[in-house]
Amino acid sequence: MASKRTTVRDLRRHNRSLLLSKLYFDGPLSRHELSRLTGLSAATVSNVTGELAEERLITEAGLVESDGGRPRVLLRVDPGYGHVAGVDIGETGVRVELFDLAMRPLATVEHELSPARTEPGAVVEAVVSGLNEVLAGTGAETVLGVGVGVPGTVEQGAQVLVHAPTIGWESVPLTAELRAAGIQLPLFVDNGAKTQGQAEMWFGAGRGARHAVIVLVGSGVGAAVIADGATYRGSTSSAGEWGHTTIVYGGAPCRCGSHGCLEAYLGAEAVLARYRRARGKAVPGDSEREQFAALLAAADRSKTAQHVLAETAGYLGAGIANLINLFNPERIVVGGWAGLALGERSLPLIRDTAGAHALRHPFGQTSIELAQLGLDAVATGAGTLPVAALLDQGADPRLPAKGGALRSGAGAA
Amino acid sequence: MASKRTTVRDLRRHNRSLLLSKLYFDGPLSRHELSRLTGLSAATVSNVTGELAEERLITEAGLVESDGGRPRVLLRVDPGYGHVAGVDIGETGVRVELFDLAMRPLATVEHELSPARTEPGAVVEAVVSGLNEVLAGTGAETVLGVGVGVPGTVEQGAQVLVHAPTIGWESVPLTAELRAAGIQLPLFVDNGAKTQGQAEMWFGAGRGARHAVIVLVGSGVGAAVIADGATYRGSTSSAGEWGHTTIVYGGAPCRCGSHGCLEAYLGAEAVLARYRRARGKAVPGDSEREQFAALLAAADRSKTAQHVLAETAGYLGAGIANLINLFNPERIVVGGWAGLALGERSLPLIRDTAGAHALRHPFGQTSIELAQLGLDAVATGAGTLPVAALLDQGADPRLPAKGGALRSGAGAA
DNA sequence: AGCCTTAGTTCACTAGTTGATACATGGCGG
DNA sequence: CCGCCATGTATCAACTAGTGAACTAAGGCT
Repeated sequence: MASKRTTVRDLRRHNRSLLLSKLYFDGPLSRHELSRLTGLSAATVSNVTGELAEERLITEAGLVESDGGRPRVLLRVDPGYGHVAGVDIGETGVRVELFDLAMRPLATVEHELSPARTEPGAVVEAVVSGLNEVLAGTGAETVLGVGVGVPGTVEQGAQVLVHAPTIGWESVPLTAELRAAGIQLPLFVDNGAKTQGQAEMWFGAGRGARHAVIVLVGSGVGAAVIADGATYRGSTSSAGEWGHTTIVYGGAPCRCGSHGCLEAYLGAEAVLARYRRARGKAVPGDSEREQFAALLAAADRSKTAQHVLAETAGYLGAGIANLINLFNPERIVVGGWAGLALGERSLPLIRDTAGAHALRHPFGQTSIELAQLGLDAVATGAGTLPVAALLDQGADPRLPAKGGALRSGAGAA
Repeated sequence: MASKRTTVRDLRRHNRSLLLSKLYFDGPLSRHELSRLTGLSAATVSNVTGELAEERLITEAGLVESDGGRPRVLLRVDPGYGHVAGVDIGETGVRVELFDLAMRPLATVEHELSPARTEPGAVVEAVVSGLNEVLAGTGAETVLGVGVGVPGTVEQGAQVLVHAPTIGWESVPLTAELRAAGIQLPLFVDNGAKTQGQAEMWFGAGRGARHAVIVLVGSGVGAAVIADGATYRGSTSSAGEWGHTTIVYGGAPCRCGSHGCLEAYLGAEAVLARYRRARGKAVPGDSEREQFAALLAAADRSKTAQHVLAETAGYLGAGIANLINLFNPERIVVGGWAGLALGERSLPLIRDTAGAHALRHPFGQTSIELAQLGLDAVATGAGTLPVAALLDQGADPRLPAKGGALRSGAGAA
């Protein structure tokens, strides 16, 4: 079932996108190498790269001598072509970062949100002032777009609607509200787990994989599924809600209202509750993270802590096995603050449990790795959204996409 | 991350495919309507349909008067252009069917396999003789290709390898063996659940959906995931192994070697075992299917049977909820002989349990329906594989695919 | 200096889509 | 019954884009 007509123009766009993406991820490369890697003729490569260079999207990046012949001119995407902003709307604060095209961070601002102040108005205000602060040095003209990661599901449609129960949002038209607050840059809104997943795919443990699942364990439990190189979204962009799949039928109640969800066993809160019960007294530490750290520290000597962690690794392994059986990925990346902490300690155990629960064949095709990026990756991933639009279109997302837009991923609005 | 270079030829192929698919699924249509529906210009539609008509792929199918103007000429794919064969390799027998292009069955042959005779050699022999019988009337020249559905996972690569533990197959190079046995037609091998799912998508309860999951409950439990109109395969085509996802951590042992798999609760065998235990005595009936029918019949009067069925609907609902949370489909189709029987009786209950376990938002976007095709749909679905190749390429799969093949789905070999 | 090797560019050619225009076909009013 | 009009389909020149082959560029080697 083919989907859309194609014209000669789409052809050019596709090949521009192809060359630009190759240069972005594998650059710098010479025209000759580009020709070999993409299968395009040398003539076309010359032609298209010429066009891209004229638009200042790519620049020359030195020469490499070739054995005895004319040296190759290396080309690369110009990191200074423009900037992108990434916004991480979290449960406790808003983080705004400015990056160059190569996703090197240039400026960062964080705004705390008091627990009572997570309503859309307050958040939008925090985002806008954060953006203004971050852009103070450079000015908005150079910015290709703003990516926003939110802690909930995002319905991409004519209106971008955000549903985020943890901060009390229900069908919030975030793009519209940001526009109303004066943001005129192209906006890309996506789920935070998905943006973090994309960051890990581009720059972290997911590099090079076409099929992967990035698993995020923190207070909540989520996942980002990458299918054939692109974030899997399903029909209304709420795919990948791994945390609320049932792993113990008829089991423990979950904050989502159901029972036996993976999150009710694997989320930091649930793990600490089990530890508390097993221990018979409170766990030291004020915040969830401190308590979790205490649990990990205790594991060196306490059988109880060891048992709780092993149990948790078991649930994680079984949950991962489900992902392997259903999605048949090449790679599973374990991240999130609790997931990383757990993984650093018990990755072999997690691998074993996953192997015990998954089918032999798909399990054999999958490697299970730890995430490589820090916990700020949500903002980085959000920043990649405008870059992805640039690479997909093969052109600046600020320009009107001439011809039938073939955009995939989070749509600009 | 774009994937492949594009040339003008690809363009033509894509548009041919687009028009051919539209005509196949929504035809008969006039050129004018085609132009409107696909966005292609009238000129191109004329040009391409002319080419297709010359190749006898499409024919005229009557006129429709238009209010006051020249009547439209309706076009459609010619069902008589050629035939396709579908092969269902099951655990107990091999079924071979011949279809015309519109997938109307023309001939059917079944070969029983005695339980001891499921080794590749015997099966290949049964397939070859079945094909010969089915083709006796028409001859092989008209056949575009043979689709084969197998009860296991299919690794699509340079070699097509089949892993099917239930019939004792381990890395069987089925395509190569069929070739060695003298089959020279294009071959398409895929997992039986996936072919059945494709049949349901094309002609059954899945029609019109772009994101759906076809759930199959019989002795085993499987699923076919359709993402954006195409069967989701993952990195090595073994995605969708829903039956062996864990639904009760640490639960009942499963024949796959793991514990707590959905199949160990929802498979016919498991359901009957629960019924037997609850009842305290053997269930009447020789075969699994007869016993299952007895269970359903008993449910009108027996509390025990009712309870067992309700429990089963609960597991099914929770399993479906997991699919909804992970894949966010528009539609779930419940099929398989046990699934259909169960669904006919308890669909509302299944819907309710799914709703209780799934997140509200994705659940609200999903409808849960019963499969519409009979149990022979595996062969029908297998037969759609060559047709899909025809539609995807926009040309006869027997012809060498000129230019870089852009084939998706099960590759021909 | 001349030749070889490798990189990149130019150009004529081909494929393909499009808008404009021409042609075809039937209904309908006079 | 004839011409007009509306609608559907075909044709054609214009334009875009990718390709192979010939050509130019740039360096090393003898």
